[in-house]
Amino acid sequence: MLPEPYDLLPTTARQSHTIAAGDVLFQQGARTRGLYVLITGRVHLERVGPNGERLIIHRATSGTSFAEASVFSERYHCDAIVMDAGELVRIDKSAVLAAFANPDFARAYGRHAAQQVQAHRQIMEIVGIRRAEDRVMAGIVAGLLDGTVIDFAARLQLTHEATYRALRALVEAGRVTNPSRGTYRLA
Amino acid sequence: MLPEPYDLLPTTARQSHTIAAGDVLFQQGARTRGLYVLITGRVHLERVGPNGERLIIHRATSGTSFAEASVFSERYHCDAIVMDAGELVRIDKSAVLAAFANPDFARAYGRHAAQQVQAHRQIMEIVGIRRAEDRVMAGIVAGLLDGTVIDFAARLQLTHEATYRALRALVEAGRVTNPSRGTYRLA
DNA sequence: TCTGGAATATGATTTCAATCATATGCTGCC
DNA sequence: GGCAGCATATGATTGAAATCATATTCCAGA
Repeated sequence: MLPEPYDLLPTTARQSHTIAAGDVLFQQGARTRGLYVLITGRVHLERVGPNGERLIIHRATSGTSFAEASVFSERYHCDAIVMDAGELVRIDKSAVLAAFANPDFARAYGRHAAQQVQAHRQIMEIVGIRRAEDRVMAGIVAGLLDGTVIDFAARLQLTHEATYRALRALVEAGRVTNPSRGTYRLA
Repeated sequence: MLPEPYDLLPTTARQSHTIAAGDVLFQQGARTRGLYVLITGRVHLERVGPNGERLIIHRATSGTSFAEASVFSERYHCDAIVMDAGELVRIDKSAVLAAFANPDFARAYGRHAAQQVQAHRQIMEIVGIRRAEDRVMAGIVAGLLDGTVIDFAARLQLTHEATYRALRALVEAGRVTNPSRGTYRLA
């Protein structure tokens, strides 16, 4: 099943593909065909700067969509390169544009987008916290520590070592509990 | 004039207010009335963690909207506190929800939101670059250095001192030019 | 025109997270 | 059952950005 709000689109708008490492899904300047939902695998979006610098714009992960803005533009403005094999669904640009005439889809899209913006803003605030201990604490309060500590560390833009150390310091300060190996909770 | 896509809403949906430092626009748990567009001044969104920790969710700046997701929820999930006096426009929740029945508004909203998400993802990628010099370079390539260096530094989550030093190093490396005090361009 | 504040800029020092290294526990799988 | 791989965990060292300090330039406004 596709993630919201794309589950509301007719199945004719979707096209499943398996992807292999190295595949190029689209290139900067190519006519836009639509957005993508990555089911499994890894995809990088990269842009080449005016002087040839390669700049990673985004790293798409399982279960998330990317190139959403392409729906509203004529040309892709970056390259999409498959890093790890997997599968994805391409969602037709015109189908999405047409679906905005359906208030249910439009609202679902709006809600989804607004929540994503909100989440991004919050993570950016947290990442702006300098001290690793404070950052980790804020991350926990924000509920970002759901999966592994390593994933948590990546979201906080910290090394996992620094994150483990901060967690231990927080446990020692009594602000966090460590009921079992690998699990941490607010004290 | 309001920023997109809210300029498409009927004027009856807007309400201008002057705000003073310390004002509380809404509180966590209060019934949602709508979103806000900050014209001038500064507003912090804060959430109180389960153990009383204050966590800044977002710092709204001039010309930007905030609390967009409140349109899709019953209660505000954070506090909005005015830091610096200014003015803002409150945009009625029901008017926005109703406007999604208008495909023009829905598409404008979608486009705006998708672009914002894209911009956030890119900034997060850039902020994840560890070396100050590389981060600053990426920031320049991404076109983030439009205003002052201090604002640029804040967007990169670097101190302005580190940013100035990185800029100088990039100029000395011939990767960036410094045609005049305070202006930097790709070489 | 003088003044105050902010942006620009850079130097000195400190701090703390990154890095490198290593060990252990857990899990899946052959 | 044993092994490979990964997450967890922590120690030692290094390096680079934060911090603190200071000077200059620029601009707005009294």
